Amino acid sequence: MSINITFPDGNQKSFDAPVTGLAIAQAISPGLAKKAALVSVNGELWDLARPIEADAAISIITRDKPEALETIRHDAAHVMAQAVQELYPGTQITFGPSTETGFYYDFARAEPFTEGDLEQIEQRMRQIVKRDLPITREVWSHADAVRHFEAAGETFKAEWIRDGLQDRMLTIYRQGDQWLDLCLGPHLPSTGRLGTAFKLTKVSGAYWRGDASKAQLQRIYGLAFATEDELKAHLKMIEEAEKRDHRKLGRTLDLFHLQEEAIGQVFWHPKGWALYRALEDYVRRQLDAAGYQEVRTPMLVDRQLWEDSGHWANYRRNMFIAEVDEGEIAGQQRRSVLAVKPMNCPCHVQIFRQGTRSYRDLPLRMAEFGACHRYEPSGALHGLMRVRGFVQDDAHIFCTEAQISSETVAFCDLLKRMYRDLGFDDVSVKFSDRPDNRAGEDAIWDRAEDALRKAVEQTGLPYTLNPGEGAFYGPKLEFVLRDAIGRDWQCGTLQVDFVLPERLDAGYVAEDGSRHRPVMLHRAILGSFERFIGILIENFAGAFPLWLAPVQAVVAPIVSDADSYASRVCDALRQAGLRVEADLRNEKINYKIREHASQKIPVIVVVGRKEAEEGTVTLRFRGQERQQTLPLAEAVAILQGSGPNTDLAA
RNA sequence: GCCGGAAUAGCUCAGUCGGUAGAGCGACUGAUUCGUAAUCAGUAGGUCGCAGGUUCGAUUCCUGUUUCCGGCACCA
Repeated sequence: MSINITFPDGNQKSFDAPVTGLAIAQAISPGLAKKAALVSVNGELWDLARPIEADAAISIITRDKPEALETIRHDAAHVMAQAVQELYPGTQITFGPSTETGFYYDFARAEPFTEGDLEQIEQRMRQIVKRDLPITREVWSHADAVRHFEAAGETFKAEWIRDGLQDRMLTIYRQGDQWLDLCLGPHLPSTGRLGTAFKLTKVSGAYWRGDASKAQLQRIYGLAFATEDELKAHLKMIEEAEKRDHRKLGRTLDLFHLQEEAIGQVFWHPKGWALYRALEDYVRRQLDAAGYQEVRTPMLVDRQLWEDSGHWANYRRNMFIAEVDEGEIAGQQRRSVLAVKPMNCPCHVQIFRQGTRSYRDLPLRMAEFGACHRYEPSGALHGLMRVRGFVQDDAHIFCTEAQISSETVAFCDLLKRMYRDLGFDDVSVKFSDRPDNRAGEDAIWDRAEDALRKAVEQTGLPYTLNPGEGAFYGPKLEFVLRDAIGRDWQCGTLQVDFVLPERLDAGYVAEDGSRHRPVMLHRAILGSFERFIGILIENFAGAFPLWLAPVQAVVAPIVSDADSYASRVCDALRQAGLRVEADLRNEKINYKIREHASQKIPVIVVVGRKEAEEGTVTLRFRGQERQQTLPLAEAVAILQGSGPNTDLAA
């Protein structure tokens, strides 16, 4: 019997059935067969050796294609699993998927793997690649699979098949004669095809099926690419990311520190705080211009309010509690229980509730640089990125349901503009709609989701749907920015809330005199100042644009004869509103330049005898060989004129 | 919170097979006045994270603990 195979270019060819992808590739050219990794059969990725029994549209996927990369990585996981089981008998296999840059495999073994073991495992992997073991697909019955893995002592695998896969036929991939794993595939034809562009990177703990109440497994991570060059490029990127680490730069640029007595909270040094203030001033100006009203609410609030808001029931384990003995009142010991606020929203509702609100007051945009504290799990803490005490650029928009859409559009525009000013052009949105467990009627959800979707579409930001990931109280948008080295950070958010106004009894009087609940939009653009500054540090590698730089200019005299002139220049710049220092140390100009350049100061103002006599300064901009000598007044004007919208900063 | 690793001078790190430690940079002092990425010389600086244990003796070995690092889980 013969079947028709259709190629991507529309050509057809008939083959004797069954035929394999490999045979077809071979028929086209031996070169193609050599480069082939997979075959796409009617849009599905298949192993090259899997028999094609009926007419099909196929294309040969070579190893340089993105679809092949995932398979290369998945193969690497299997090769590693085999290497581990050869080296450490008794180790059980569980799961081992590909990741964005490579792969991992989770093992069950009593003894911990050490970093040193990784080298050995990697050696063995290379050996298995060299053995070029054929990788073959088999179809087993459910019962056979359970029997096999139980007999092999693979309890995790057996449990998964028994409980997770019900009564199905299963695919098994065999690597060589002995080693096999349950897997959907597809895989490369043999271990030799994996290539050599992989590297084991780290070992860590991981939970069985991602569940903290289940067994802890050991996860070994690796990188894998199609070519050595890609692997090298990736290793270089990692190195670059390490150089930019905000914890490291925070120390070398003297921005902040953290210490044991206040874990998860930041000690901002003068330079870090200057950066913080520059950012805060900028955000405040933007919010003022966008029609927000800034408020300030208490840090310590009685338990009662948190019970009313629902936080006590749902968020208690993340809240810091302060208890105070109020002494005897009417013969009774009185104790107050206060919570340090983890969020600002309940307090903002309290301000909203003062007096009677009219529909004319809406939308009411209430902003606060709210200092919040959350008891984050110790293992989650990470420099500025995840802290226990932080300040949000928080605001709540009280509005009518009809205003959700226009407020969302206005918010997205504001956010886009601010991200651009801060150096981020690549922004995307994750749209999370109704979860299974939710409050509020479906009709309201329909309208709210609709309003958000239309608003996002109107702003032109690319968005992806996160089905069912919304909060129980309403749908939300999450804004993700991409930094200079391609990493994504979720920062901004906008969440519709139907529930809190109800719980805390916020209301307004409508045109017809009836009382209504406002809708609340929780929104933030930076998220938290701490984390956002961490992102800024890494994005700019500490080389901040002039308007954000903690020290914008350093005045460096060449000889001590110019010291007094340098001081005058420094004063003039400071009076002009610049953050400037004078370096009058008894050092050579080379030394000063080197030091301030490595401190990433945007402008070094060099003054020697010549400048002192002429009343000029020589400006040396960071990263530029070019320098210019000009009258002091002109230099002041140039430096003063730089803000978020000028590119002098670059 | 869980698994693994680490903790030595302000910073980066070396070292002690158990006899209380060393470098570079930085700091300080002196000399040098030198025009665009490191001038020279000298000096000071450490309860070797904390608490126990073993030992004649612990920074080193053991136990506990804290914090940090890498993941996992968490991020209503």
